[in-house]
Amino acid sequence: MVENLGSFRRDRYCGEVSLEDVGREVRVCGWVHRVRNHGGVIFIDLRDREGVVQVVVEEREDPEVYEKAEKVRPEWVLCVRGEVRKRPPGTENPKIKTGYVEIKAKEIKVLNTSDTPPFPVEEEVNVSEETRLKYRYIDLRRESMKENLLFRHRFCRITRRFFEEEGFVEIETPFLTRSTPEGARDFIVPSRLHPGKFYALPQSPQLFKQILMVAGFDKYFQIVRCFRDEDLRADRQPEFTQIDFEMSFVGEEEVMDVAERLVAKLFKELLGVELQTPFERVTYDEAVSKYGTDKPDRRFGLEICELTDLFKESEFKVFRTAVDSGGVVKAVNLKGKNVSRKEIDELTEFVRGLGGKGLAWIKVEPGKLTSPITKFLSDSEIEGILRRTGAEEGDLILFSAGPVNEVHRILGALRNHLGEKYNLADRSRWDVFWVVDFPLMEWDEEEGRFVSLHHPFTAPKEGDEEKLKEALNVKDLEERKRIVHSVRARAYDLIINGEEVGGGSIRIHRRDLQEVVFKLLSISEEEAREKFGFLLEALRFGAPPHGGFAFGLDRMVALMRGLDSIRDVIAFPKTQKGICMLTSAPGEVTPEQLREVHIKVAGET
RNA sequence: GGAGCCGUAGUUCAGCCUGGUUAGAACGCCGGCCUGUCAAGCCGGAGGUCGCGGGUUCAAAUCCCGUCGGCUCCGCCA
Repeated sequence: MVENLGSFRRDRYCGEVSLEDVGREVRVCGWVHRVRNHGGVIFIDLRDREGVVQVVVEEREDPEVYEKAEKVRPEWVLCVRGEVRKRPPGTENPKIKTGYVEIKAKEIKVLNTSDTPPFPVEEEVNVSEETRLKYRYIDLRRESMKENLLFRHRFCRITRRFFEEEGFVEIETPFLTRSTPEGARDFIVPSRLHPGKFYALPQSPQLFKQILMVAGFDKYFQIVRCFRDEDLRADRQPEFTQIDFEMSFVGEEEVMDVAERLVAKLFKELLGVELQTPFERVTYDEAVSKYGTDKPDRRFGLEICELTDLFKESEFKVFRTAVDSGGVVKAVNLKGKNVSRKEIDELTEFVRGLGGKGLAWIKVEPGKLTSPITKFLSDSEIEGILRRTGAEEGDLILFSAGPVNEVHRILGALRNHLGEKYNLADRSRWDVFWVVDFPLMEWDEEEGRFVSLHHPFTAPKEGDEEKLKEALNVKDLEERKRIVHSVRARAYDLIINGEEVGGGSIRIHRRDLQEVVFKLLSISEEEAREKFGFLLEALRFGAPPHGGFAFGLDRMVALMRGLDSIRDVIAFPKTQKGICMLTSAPGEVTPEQLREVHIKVAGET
């Protein structure tokens, strides 16, 4: 039954057959999408990468072909030779590109049969992601998945062309490199030739691209895989792709300009959307104080209100304690939703889930306030709250009190939750903007040291360099924190619709400054030499001023395709536990393989 | 490390709360009929480790405990 391809060669894609081909003989190859057997006439929808075309076989005209067509089942692989003809009037299908024509088959070859697929190759059926990932090759035959990957391909093509035209050089960097402290957990690879030593897969090509700048390549870019061994999310995979670039002899403006023009070009060419450049800029402080996060979704309001000063003398213990211990009281006003008590309880649960103790609230009802807390508040406090939050009938004011970072985290998350729950965002709008003026470092309570907000190679603002050196000489920790926290970074993040799609910075190119930063981050001289020695060394040999940027390609593509999960724009993604459902990776290796790389697996502990 | 939702036919789900006939439906699949459909239609049929393990019970898809897997989120992710 199955035949060889032989000398048969297709001359076009199924999806390309058009009215222009009417009267011509064509040869196509593809998968059986659907069969409609009417007894005497059989319609086979044949599908390939470019689309679907209807093949017709009539029993009384081509009995031998008909006999073959009768046996055909979905997902069989066929090649078909036949004449293109216009469909009879009234039988056109305007829903598909090839709906005005059909191929009258003169020859059909079955190139391969197929088991019944575990799920049909169509859009409407919702199949569990588990099954889709196990049979990814079938899932990828579906129109939307196919389009996702083709879109991604066009995205990459435009990007490469853009950088080419801008004079950037594409240079590959190693995947087998060394583990560095700071940042995410590394994936490590044992070395056979060096017992007990390990390579690490790069979290990003950061250091290599800086070294390329020292080497004088001036403008570098790469579409490159990065690896981070952290827990997965809808927008996080252990291996993901960045559009990475770096430039010499530039400041923030030039780097941001390149990034903006690339984004604008991608939106224009792929979506037909004209983004206004330059993109708006929001400072880190403004983003965090208004929205509770450094990647706000500004497509809806629901801004955070500062109320701390109202409760300096308050009788209400929860707020007063927060203020007295240096914390803040803030609120959001969910306007006009007449939220029910049940929904408020749900919101309280949501906040508890974030680690909040509870949720104080005031509901503004006709002529009265309903609230579990108003009885503890003075009239002037209540009046202050209502005025600050602009409260009106139907509104619900939701409070958070405590350490400033906690309050922002909770209200920021609550704000996004409400935005989604009440569908507040204007979905027709692309909100593209920069967040700038990040602090260079912040104090990490758990680790008891300063950590970089961006990464340790980010340069401080030009006027702030002296402050860092000064901070090193200050013994008093609180004073040191005050100084260090006042230092701004030459870093910038690009946010689209509340998602961080990229970030970058101007780097430190002087060894003395880099050493100061390492010191402040409590990276010992020894460790710095061992882990980053090659970079410090490179900075001694004529490192030019430089800076760059990296886009999260998967996130960008998902965002532009309107998808919630980056798994849908990755051909072979991993599950939340980091498993590849297709290959069952990670898998076991033989004792021999382990011996070769000098690894002994520890027993259960 | 933690929280929530989910797991029953090839697929999507109902049944579970309130234990008790032979575990149902739709789609798909198989067979038959049918000459213009396009999610073809009509008739008939097959198809189940109720994720896995243990417990309670005369009796477990159903109740309890554990475990595995998928998804979402917190922590984590320079």
